[in-house]
Amino acid sequence: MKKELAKTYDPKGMEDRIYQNWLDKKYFHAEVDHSKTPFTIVIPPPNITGQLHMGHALDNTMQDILIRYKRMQGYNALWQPGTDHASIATEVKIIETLKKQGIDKNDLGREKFLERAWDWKKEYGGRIISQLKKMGSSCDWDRERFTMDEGCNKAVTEVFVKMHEKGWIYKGSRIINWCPVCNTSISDAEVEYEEQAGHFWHIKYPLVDENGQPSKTEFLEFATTRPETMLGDTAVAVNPKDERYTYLHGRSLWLPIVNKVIPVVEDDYVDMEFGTGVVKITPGHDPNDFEVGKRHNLPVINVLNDDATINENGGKYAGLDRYEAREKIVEELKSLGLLVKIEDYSHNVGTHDRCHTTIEPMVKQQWFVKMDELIKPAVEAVKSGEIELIPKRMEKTYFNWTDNIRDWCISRQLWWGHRIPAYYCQDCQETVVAAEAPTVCPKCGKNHFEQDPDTLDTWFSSALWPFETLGWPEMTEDLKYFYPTDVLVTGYDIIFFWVIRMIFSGYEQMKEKPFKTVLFHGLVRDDQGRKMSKSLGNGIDPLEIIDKYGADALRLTLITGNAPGNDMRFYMSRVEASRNFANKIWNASRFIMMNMPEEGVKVNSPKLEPVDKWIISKLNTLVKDVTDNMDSFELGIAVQKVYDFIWDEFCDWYIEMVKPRLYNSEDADSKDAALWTLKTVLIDALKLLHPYMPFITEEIFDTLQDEEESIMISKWPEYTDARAFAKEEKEIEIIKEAVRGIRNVRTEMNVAPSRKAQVFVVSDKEDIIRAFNEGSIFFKSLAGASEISIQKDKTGIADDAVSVVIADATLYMPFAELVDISAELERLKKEEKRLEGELARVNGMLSNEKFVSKAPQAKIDEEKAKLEKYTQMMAQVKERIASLS
RNA sequence: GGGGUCUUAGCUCAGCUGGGAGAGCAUCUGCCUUACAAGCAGAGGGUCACAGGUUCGAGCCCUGUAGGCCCCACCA
Repeated sequence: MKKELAKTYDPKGMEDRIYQNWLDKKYFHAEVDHSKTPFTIVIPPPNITGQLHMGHALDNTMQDILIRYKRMQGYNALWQPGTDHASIATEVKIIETLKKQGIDKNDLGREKFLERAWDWKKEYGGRIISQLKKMGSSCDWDRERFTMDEGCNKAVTEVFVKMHEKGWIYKGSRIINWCPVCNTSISDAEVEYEEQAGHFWHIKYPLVDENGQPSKTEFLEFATTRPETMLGDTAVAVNPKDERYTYLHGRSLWLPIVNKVIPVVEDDYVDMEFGTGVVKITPGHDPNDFEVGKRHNLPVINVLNDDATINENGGKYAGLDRYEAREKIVEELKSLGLLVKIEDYSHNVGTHDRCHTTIEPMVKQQWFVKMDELIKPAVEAVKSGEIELIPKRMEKTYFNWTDNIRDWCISRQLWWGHRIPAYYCQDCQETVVAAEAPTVCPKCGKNHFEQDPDTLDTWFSSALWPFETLGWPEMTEDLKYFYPTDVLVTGYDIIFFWVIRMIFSGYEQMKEKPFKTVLFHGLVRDDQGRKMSKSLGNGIDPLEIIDKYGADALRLTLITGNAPGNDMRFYMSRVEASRNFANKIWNASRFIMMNMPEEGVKVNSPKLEPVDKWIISKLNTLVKDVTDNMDSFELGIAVQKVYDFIWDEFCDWYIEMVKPRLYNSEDADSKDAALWTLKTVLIDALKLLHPYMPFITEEIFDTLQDEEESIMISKWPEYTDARAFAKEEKEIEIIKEAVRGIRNVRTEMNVAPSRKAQVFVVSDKEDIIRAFNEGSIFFKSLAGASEISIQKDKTGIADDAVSVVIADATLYMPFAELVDISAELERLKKEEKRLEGELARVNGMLSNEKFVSKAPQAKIDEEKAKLEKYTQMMAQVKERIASLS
C-alpha cells in the first residue's frame, strides 16, 4: 500500500511520535562493540534546577548533529547524558522554597534539609531531561547519570583521598572570597567583577611621636574605597624606593578609632605613582594586603562576621552592617579631623556570580587543590595539539587562565553536595581523610570522630564527568572502549569552570585526555543583541518555539549562519524561514510521492538523461562538501549547502525540469528514470539533512521507501566517481543560463507571462547544438517558449528580434509587434558595458608579466578561458547592436 | 593595564587554507502555473570601518587608527 504524507506540514504530534519510536527501537543505545570504532560525546550535564533555555537548545543541537552524523557513518556513537546536582544553585532554590513555607534552613537541620533536596531532585530533576527529548536529542538515556549518584560519589571520594595523599589537596588558612548572603566561600572563578560607582575617602593617620602618642602635627595621607576595613589595619605601607617617605622608615603610626600603634612597612607592592604612594594594610580583608602581611609578619585581624556585620574586633562598631559601619567610621574620622576629602570613584567590585552580593575577602580555614603541578599536562595538551580547541582563539583565553592559575578553593559551607571525606578526632584533633569513616583514631586510639561539615564545589564532580560516567574508578569495559571521548561541545563561558578542570582531572586520574576536540559555541542573544535573562524578561522559551514551529525549525535556526564561538541573535523571522524550508521539503516530497506508482519505483538500470545526471552529479559534489565541512565542525556552512541544494537546484530546477516527463507517460523509460532520480536524490539529500532536522527527514524517509526502517541508522552518503558527470553538468548549466536569460529578457521587455514566444538558438559549436537539442523541452516548460529552433546561422530570424547572448550561443526571440528597438539597444549596450569591464579585468591580468610568470598555471588557464568566452560574447553583442542601429 | 573579537547589501549574519562579493529577512515588479502564496519568476542594493604594508593578486595576511562588544587583571 502506497503511503502518503499529510497534506500540510505540521510538526506537532509527528515529532513526539517519531521520537517515541526511536526510543522503542533503542536506536540511541550504544554498547561496547569492538568491531566498530567508538565515537563519544558526554553531555554538559544540565542543572537539576534548570529549565531548557536557548543556550541548552544550541548546545544540544550541535551535539546531536555530530552524534547522528557519526552514527550514520557507522561509528558506534555514544552520547552520554546526565544531570548535575549544582550544589549552590540548588541549595539556594530550596532555601527559597522553604522560606515561602516559613521554614529556616538551620531550624530544619542538615538531614531534613537533604531529604527535601532529594525530594526536589525527584520532582524536578527529570524536567530538563524531558525537555532535551523534545529537541530530538539522541542521548543514550539508559546510561543517564547524576553527579551525586552512587558511582559519582565514589569517584569524588576516590579523587579527594588520592589527591590528599599526594599532598595536592590540603586544608589551610588562607584568604578566600566569602559571600555573606550565601554564607559560603567561593572560588576565584565564581567572582564576577562589576564596575560600581563608589568613593575614594582620603584620610590621614597621625604619626606616633617620640612619646608614643599620636602626633598633632605629623600625618600620613592616603585613600581607601573601604574605610571600614581600617578596623583591621595592621600596618601602612610605602615603596622602599620612594624618596618622599624615607623619613618614615622605622616609624609607626597611630591607628585612629582603634587607638593602637601600627608600623610603617616598606614593600614593592606599593605603586609610587598611584595616589599618595601610601597604602593602608588590612591583611584580614584584602588579598594583596594578606600577601604583604605575610612578607612582614603582620598580624591578621578579622573584623567581620560571616554575615558581613562587624565582629567584636570592631569595638564599638560591633554588630553593625559593613556599610553602616562605613558611614559611621567616616563620620568619626571627620569629627577627629582626619578626613581630608571624599572623591567620587568608579571601581571594580567583586561580586558573587550567583547572587551578585559584594564578596568579602576573609581569612578562613578551607580546603584547596594545589594547582601548579596539576595544571602542567593540561597546558601541554593544548600546546601540542593533543587537544584541539575550536575556534583556535580560545587557546588564548585558556592559557591566560592556566598561566595565572591559583590554588582552587573547593570547600563550601553548604549542605547539598559531596561532603568532604575528612574526619576530625574530637579528642585529639587528629584529621583523617579516608573513603570510609574511620572507627579508631590512629593517634589517640579513641573513637570519637566528626566529619567535616563542608561540601565540595559543584565543579569538583563535574571535572570528573567524562570518566566517572563511564564507570571510573572501576576500569570498566565501557571506560576502556569509549574513553577518551571525542568532542566536547560547550559555551566559552565555562572554559575556566569546567573545560580546564576536566582536562587536568582527565590527565591526573586517567593519564589520558578526556576529549580530543572542544567545540565552543557562543551565547544566544535576543533580537537586540542582549543576553537573554530572567531579570530582563527577554528570554525566548525554546519549548514555545518547538510547540509552534517544531524542533526541526528551531534546530535549523540555531545552526544556520553561525560560526563556532560566535554569539548569535535570535529572530522569529529566522525561525519562520526555517519552518518554510521544512515546508518546502515536505511539499517537494509529497509531489514526488504523488507521482510514484502504487508499488514504488523499482528500476534496476535507469536510462538516465543528461538532466538526471546533472542533478546526481551535483548531489555527489554536495555529499563531498558537506562531509568535509562536518568533519571540520563547520556545521553552519554544511547545512547552508544542503539548504541551497534542496531549494534551488533540486526544487526550483530539477523538479521543474522533469515535470513534463512525469506528466507525459508515453515514454515509460524516461519517466522511470526521472522518478528513480527524484527518489534517489531526495533520499540522499534527506540523509545529509537528517542530523540537522531529524524529525521531518525521518517522516519523509519512512513514507518514501520500504527498504530501510529508519533514516537515523541508514548509511551516510559517500562521494563516488560513478556519480560524477562533468559533461552533463556543464550542458545543463548552459541550458539554465539560457533559460534565465530568456526569463530575464521577458520580464525586462514586459512580455506577458502567458505570451509564448518562438526561440531561435544560433551557435556554430556542435556540442552546444547537441546540448540545446537535448534540452529544448526545458525552454517550453521553463521559459515560455512556443517553439524552439536550433540552427547554425541566422536564417529566418527577424533582424529586430530580442536577443540573449550567452557563451557560445545567441538566442533570438522575435516579438515583432512588441519590440521597442531603442529599449533593446539600451539593454544590449548595458551588456556591452558589462563585458567591457570583464575584458578589461582579464586583459589586465593576462598582460601583466608578473601574473603570467608567478600565478599558478591553473589560474592562468582559467583566465585565458574567460578571455576567450568574453571576447566571443562581446563579438555577438556588437553584432546585435550593429544590426539594430 | 593585558588579551580577544567585531566593523561586509536597509536589518541580522556567512564567507573554510588570499584568485572575479553571498544567504535569510526587508524593498520593488510580475504571477493563485494541477508539490508548496510558508510559494514561483525577475530586479534593485555593498569604496567588505579608515590609513599604510606584504603579494602578480587582499574582505581574507601584517602594522597602525577609530568605534562597538567580551574576557582577564590586586592598582589601594
